[in-house]
Amino acid sequence: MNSEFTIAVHSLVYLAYLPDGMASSEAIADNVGTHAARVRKVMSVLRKSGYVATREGAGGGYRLTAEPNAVTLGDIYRVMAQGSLMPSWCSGDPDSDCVVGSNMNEVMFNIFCTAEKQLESHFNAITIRDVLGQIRECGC
Amino acid sequence: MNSEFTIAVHSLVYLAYLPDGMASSEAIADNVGTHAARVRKVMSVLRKSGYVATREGAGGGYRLTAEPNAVTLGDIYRVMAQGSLMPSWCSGDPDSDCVVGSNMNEVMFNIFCTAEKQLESHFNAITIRDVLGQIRECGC
DNA sequence: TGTACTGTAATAATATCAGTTACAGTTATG
DNA sequence: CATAACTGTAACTGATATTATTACAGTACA
Repeated sequence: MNSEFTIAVHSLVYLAYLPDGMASSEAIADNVGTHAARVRKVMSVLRKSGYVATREGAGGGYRLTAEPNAVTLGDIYRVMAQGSLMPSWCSGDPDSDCVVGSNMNEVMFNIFCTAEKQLESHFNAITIRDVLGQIRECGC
Repeated sequence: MNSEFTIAVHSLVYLAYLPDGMASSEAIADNVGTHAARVRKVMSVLRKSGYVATREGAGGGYRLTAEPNAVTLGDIYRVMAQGSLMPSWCSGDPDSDCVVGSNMNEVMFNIFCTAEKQLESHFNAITIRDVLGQIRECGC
């Protein structure tokens, strides 16, 4: 899995943490530990999915529009990283004479698909608010 | 996730499928669709974990020693790909002044750890025999 | 002794990922 | 209106991960 999912979650939690729910890409990037351009790319997806609003120009930036307890990591996973569980490489060859070689591809595909669904439902149970709560717990 | 897990599962299923449970790295590689050297590397791990026996020299190769219905994909996952769910890159910086920036790392780590445990328990429920069964089902 | 294997490391080719730069477009503000 | 502070997006670079390939030492059978 690439880390856009992590960046997205971190950004949303950070916005939820700020009293006014607003920050520029540079402020977010600083908190996340990456570059502003990368944050903007991730936030662009979150905007299209309706979780944040953006304002260009001076004094602009990103604002959380969704309720922190209504957005789950599952929602974020689906828009940022769906399908990342399955390796890009697949074994077997549908044209193989052998039953194993010719069908393994499909069988493994199904196994990874159900595994991914499980993963999603695990993420579905965690909201942005939950994450923020965990942050505050360990930040004694 | 890299595909050594897939190669390992495919190889074991292939051995379980063969009447005598034996094949050379080249025969397996041909069925899997990769190179013999890569198969040997994967099988080396499986041998050290006790799932196959190997015999060097002429007429040698790999033989399945475990019961196909006693080995789960979870077993294979643990030896081949454990920890592959978590992205290598992590956000945040423990030295950050901000509670979010300094603790996100740990919180996300925990989230990925429990997600991985879920994934494992999903794989625990699937045996090599199950996979072979699914292969035979779709191989009408 | 020669042939057919495994074991393992090294190297090369390719793909993916993250960092960086660049610049056009947008908006607040003096 | 001009400037500064932003976003949006693409292009490029460097780093890292992944897969393919080659090579060769070691082992066992015939």
